[in-house]
Amino acid sequence: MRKETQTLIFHAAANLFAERGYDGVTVDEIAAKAGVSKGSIFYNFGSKEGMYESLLREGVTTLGEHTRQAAANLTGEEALRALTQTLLEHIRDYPTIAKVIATEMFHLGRDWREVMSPVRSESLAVFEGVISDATGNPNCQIQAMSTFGATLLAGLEWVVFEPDKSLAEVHEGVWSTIRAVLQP
Amino acid sequence: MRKETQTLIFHAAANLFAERGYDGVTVDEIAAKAGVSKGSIFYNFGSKEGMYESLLREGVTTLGEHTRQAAANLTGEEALRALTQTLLEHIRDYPTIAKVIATEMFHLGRDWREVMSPVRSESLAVFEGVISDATGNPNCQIQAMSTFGATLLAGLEWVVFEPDKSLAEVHEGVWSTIRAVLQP
Amino acid sequence: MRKETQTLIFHAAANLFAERGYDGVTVDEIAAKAGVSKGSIFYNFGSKEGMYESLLREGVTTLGEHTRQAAANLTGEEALRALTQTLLEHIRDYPTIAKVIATEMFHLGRDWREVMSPVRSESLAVFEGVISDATGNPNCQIQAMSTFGATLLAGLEWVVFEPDKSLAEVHEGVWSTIRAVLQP
Amino acid sequence: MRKETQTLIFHAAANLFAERGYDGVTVDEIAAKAGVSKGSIFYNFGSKEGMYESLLREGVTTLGEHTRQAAANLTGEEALRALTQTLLEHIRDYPTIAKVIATEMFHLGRDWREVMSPVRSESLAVFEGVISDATGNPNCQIQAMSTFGATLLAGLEWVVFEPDKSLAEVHEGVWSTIRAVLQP
DNA sequence: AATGAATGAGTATTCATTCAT
DNA sequence: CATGAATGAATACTCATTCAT
Repeated sequence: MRKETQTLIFHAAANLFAERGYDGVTVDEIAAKAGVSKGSIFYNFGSKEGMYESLLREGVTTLGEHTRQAAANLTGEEALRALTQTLLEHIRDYPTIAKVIATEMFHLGRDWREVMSPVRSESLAVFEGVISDATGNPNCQIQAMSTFGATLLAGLEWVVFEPDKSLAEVHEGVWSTIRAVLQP
Repeated sequence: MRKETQTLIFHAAANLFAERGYDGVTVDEIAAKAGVSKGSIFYNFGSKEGMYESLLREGVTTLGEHTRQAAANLTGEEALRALTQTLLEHIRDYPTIAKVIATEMFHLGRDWREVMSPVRSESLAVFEGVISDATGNPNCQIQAMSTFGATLLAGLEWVVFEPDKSLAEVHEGVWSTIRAVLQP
Repeated sequence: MRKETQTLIFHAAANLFAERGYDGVTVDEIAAKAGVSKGSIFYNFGSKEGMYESLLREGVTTLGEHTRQAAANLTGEEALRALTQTLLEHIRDYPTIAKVIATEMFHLGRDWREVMSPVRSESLAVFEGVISDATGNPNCQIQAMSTFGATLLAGLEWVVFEPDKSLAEVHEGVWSTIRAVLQP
Repeated sequence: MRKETQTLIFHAAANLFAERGYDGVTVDEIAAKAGVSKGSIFYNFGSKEGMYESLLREGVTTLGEHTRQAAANLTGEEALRALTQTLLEHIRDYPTIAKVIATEMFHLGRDWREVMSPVRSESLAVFEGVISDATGNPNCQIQAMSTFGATLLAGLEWVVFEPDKSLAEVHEGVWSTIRAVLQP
């Protein structure tokens, strides 16, 4: 029954954290929403931080896999379009995690650095790869981060303030902004 | 002596908040770092939230003024370059506030929406104005946010992880990414 | 397999309790050290207190039997020497239980009075018997407790802080301290 | 007002700890009995353990001072009688601390070793000094501990189970037990 | 006989806020 | 203006105990 309980807790926690952030949520609330006892949360995750970390790690891993798969076997414009589109899809499908990642990206709040660094290194590496490949410029961290930032903030703007826009519309807007990045 | 005390508190608080976020900092710590009594903080700012709000508001206002001034009397590429350059300068000069703003932008944690919305509406409005002016497209919120996001995250990456790069270098990177946004 | 499990638990528990006291040990720890499940402890002993009580009772009973046997058929100096020597041997062989008994003797912590009183009444009775017999003084509880205390603390000092000393040495030290107790 | 509050807490805590031991007492109870808020306890002592440690330290220090003063300028039988009498008086006047010391002496329960070691080294040193002086035997730790143990346990037996006996009576009992320790 | 996931009452601790001085 | 001792509501975490398997 362990697995079911963990899933129950996971979902409840993810939603609450996305709504109100780490410190805005109490363990009691999570327990109540998950329909389990408070003790069960500690039995299964050890601590509130442990649970949040699980959540982050899961989100980060999934994001990494998605983007890596998206760019696989593609190059140039095709690759970058796939990348940004996937990132936007991810933000739409897991807005919870996306917001949390945006918040923790420059490690404010508590110290999840250890968990977050894969996002920067891995996620950015994919962007960097595609860009340096197309431009012949191996030194393009700034461009990679710019591209990532353009997509991330546009995506969040979309899901938070303009959820009625379509993915295509948003992607078009992002793309028209950053398309020049590939030109040498 | 009112003014001096407030300044003392302001600086201490800004640094601590930038490092560890709102909930990661206690009023005792701020008092200790500022070298004033705890009571003094409440005497001067009313509450912890009040103080944070002051901080945010100040940061947001200053940022708005800088960017508005930067773009004044300019159009097209010149205007956008001035905008992004100014934003990067601002991040360099007030990294503290910049980090806090980035964190609160999509209002995780507590709800500073009321204080933050000016950043979005005002700051974005400037970008939107320049872009829609150049492209003739009045519907360019996504582009505005993308441009803003590209500059913001690149700027933070710069001050946090690659502080040795020069402003020119960073701006060049950002610009090469987003320059197409102005083409119709 | 009932008996083996109980023995496993018994040993693990005794060592842990001796090290860290009743409240310093969790049932999980005992289970882990014994290599059995937590449920098994409750299946076999009913409760944590029940287990501790078993432990105490066993220790107290064994000690009582040893000392009673040691003094049987002896009188005067011979009897008292046998008594103190046996007590020291007991402390050496069961330091665990000895420490626990010393701790609970004046019942701090929880209330094991009911379990502990036999130690006082029985153990002391043997000392009292020997002393009153030799001195003709029927009112010698204080002497009995002094003799007991002298031996007990010397024994603990021995096993805890000076384990290299020999039994003979220690006994000689104790005896030279208390030998006058038998003189009328 | 700091001092008064601390005194209030100190007294309440000492009594409760003596009655029910460290783990048997909650901070809420102490606060209630002292008539202060729970927060005040943490403001003044930092933690429950911190408070207990203060208590122990104070008790240990006082005991050390008393015994050292008692034996000052005396030698032989006079010195030892003064020592044991003072120890008994101390147990009578501060039964609380005496019980706690007896319990912690061989460091069961939590780890107050650091606080307790002075009792062993200092208190025992006084006994050792007097005994080795009288007997010419420099190697008399066992005798010192025996003497101390005889007095301590007799004293506790007295205050806990036979409080009607007089100090003189008890001291006579102890002395008749251990007087031989000074004979070479 | 044995297990271990789940429970919930109980507990220490934190911290923004107040207020008498 | 400024202080810091005092507060108490809020919160994370512990752990003996139960029970379905």
